Amino acid sequence: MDPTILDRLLAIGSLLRQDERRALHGTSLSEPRLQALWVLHHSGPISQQRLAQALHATPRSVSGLIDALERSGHVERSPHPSDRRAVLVSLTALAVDLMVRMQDDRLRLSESLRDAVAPEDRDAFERGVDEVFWSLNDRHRTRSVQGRHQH
Amino acid sequence: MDPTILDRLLAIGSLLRQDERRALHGTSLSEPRLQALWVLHHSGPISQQRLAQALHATPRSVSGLIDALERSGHVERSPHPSDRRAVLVSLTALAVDLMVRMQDDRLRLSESLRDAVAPEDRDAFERGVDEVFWSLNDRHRTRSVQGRHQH
DNA sequence: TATTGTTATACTCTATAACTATA
DNA sequence: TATAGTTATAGAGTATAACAATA
Repeated sequence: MDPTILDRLLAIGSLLRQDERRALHGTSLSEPRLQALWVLHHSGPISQQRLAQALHATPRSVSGLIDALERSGHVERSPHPSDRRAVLVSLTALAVDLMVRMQDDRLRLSESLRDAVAPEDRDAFERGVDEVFWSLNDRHRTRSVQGRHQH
Repeated sequence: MDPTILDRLLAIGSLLRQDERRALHGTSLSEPRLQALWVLHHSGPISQQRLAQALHATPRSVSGLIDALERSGHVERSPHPSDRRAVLVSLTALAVDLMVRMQDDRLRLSESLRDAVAPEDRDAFERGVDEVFWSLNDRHRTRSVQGRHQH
């Protein structure tokens, strides 16, 4: 049976995740930890609470991730300047270097994906990807709303 | 900053995984367990060894998955007819029903993804998705070969 | 000797609930 | 009262290594 668009998109998603993991070859960081560093790289120092929201994770999970990343020398905890309950998490120089390299790798990967598409198809391809993204986003928004009503 | 093609494709991959999980609303099966059932649905009864290869997992992990799926009534273990070391894993009627529903859901989802793309862009979009898939596949094949050489 | 699947052990991620120290 | 982050506890998935049964 021919693979459907769904099969292809699922396969692409999984290949991309592998690609991202392998790009940072010097590190043995897991995907959740890399994702946490990635968020911090773009947000600047934030509290664990806000990090948990950004990662769609529980505060407990974030505690574990930050514990591990602190031990490996990728993040530092410091007291929040105005709220003594909270903790500010920030990247170390080691992690910043890593994230800069990751950003470069992502840009190169993104360009190579675009190059893989025949020039005459590129615009239609990008529009299609965008439309599929938004249609999926709508599905999930609708579902969340329904879910809330059922409560 | 505008999202790149890479950002979009990664987001789509993650939304699709959520969608697939939620489609089987009657079940509380995790993604690895669903994936194991999905493979068995398409392969027919196979040994744990072959299942491990198909899932790119270790035999130990498969033991755990099959233990859990046996307890929940989704698979059965039976002796292999010609190799007394091996175990044949097969789906129960319950799991077959579930996989048939999953197949229907996937087909519907795939059609709705195609419908989300403007009609004049659909062919170019499908070609683009295919080309991106194969370019990523090539990257990984090349990398595996390099990896083997480095050994 | 090699292979199949197990037990033993350990690490990571996740979640809920109870707790503390602040706000 | 509510919030931030912790400890306590549990479950799922993964991996390596050693082992028994069988090929």
